[in-house]
Amino acid sequence: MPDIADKYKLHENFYLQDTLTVSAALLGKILVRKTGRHVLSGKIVETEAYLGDSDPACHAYGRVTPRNHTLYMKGGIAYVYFIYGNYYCFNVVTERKGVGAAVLIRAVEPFTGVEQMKLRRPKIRTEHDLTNGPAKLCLSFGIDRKLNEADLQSDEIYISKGNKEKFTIAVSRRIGIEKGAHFPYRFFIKDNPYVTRHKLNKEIISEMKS
DNA sequence: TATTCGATGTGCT
DNA sequence: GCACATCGAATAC
Repeated sequence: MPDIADKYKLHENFYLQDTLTVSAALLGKILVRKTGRHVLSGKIVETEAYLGDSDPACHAYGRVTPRNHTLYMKGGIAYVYFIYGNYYCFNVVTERKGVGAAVLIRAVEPFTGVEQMKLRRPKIRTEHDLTNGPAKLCLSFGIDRKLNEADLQSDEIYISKGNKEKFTIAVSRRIGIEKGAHFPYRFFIKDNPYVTRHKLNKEIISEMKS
C-alpha cells in the first residue's frame, strides 16, 4: 500500500555523497519504520560519521570480517550491529561500494507512532528517553539485526525529506569511543531536547546553518 | 544533578 | 580472553 510519504523518500544517490556531508544533511530528515499497520517516524536530530577503513573508530578499520562487510556495500542500506550484549545501533551506509563508511543515527525526535513506541518501552520516565540515544531509538522503533543490510528504498525502513525549517547544526567530537575520539564528526541540532544529554554538548567545535 | 558501575553476548585476536 | 559507536540503576553529593 503506497503511503503519501513514499514520494518524499530520499533518492539512493543521496547516500553516495561524502559521509560528512550525509551526516550533516540527515539532520531534520524523517526516519520512517513500518511494522504491520503501524507507522513509526521521527526527525533525525543527532548523527555521527564513521569514515571507512582509514578511520580508527570505524568498524571497517582493519580487515573485512563477517560483521563489517555490510559497511563495504553500496551506500543506501542499513548497517545494524549488536553491542554490549544488549543493544542495537542503526547506521546508514554511505558512499561507493568498497569504501566502508556509514552514519550512526544517535537520536531522533518522535513524530508519529509515539504510543506504539511507548508500548515497546513501558519503563521510560520522560518522552525524551524514548529516542535520545542510538540504542534507545532502536528499541522504540523495533530495529534489530533483521534489518541489517535492509535497502533504504524499501517500505519497512527508509528516510524521507523533512520540512524546510532552519536550524543551527552544532559539531562536536564523537561519543562513546576511544580510538579516533578527537575528530569532529558528531552533528546535532543545537538546543533540540531530544539530543543525547552529554557534556560534549557544551564543547561545540563549530556551528553552521542548515 | 553528576558520576560510577554492572549487565550482557558477540566478534575478533 | 577481552573490547565494545550503551543503558539504566545505584550511589555520592
